[in-house]
Amino acid sequence: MSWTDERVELLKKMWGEGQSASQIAKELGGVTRNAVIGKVHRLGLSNRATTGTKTETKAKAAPKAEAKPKPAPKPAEPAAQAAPEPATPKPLPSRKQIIPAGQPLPPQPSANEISPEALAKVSAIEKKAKKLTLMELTERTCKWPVGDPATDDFWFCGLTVQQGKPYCEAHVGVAFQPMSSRRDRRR
DNA sequence: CCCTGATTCGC
DNA sequence: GCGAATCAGG
Repeated sequence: MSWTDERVELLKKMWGEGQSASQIAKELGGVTRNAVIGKVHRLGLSNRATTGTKTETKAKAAPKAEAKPKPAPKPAEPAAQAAPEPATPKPLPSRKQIIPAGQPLPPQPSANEISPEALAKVSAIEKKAKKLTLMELTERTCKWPVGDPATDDFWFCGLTVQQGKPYCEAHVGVAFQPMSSRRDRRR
């Protein structure tokens, strides 16, 4: 695969949207995340936020060759006309603690009309849950919340998810009900 | 362990 | 220009 115009555009778009290199690579197909990152750099759109509070973390990297002439001072950034973009809106998903502390959790299946078996399954696996924190969740970790967010008795399942799903097999079972008894719009 | 981006360097 | 290998960090 080569970097066609379209592919580059998609890359730019996704990168701009804050997608990770691996996600972009998956979307494009035929390339690895390394390829994507490499391209991103070559395109010159590496840093998405120069509001560097921490931009010095990477300053050293030459374990192999040290005889680096490094004749590229590059004092002034000629990025005058190459930046029509006002700025890179970086809306950080700051989720403080906007938790009602009540019990209005999302679809927290109130153990009701869900498949009894599925529930049993959940109870069973919850014992083996990795109990991850919000930040530790990835595309491959079950994002099923357990416990009360208002207390520290709250965690996410964290088991390996089922391909493509946000939850592990057990939780997928109770999360994605076919669509049956879900008509309680009584209020 | 999983993941992230950054950098280097042979091709 | 490309991207695997590697690095550094979460």
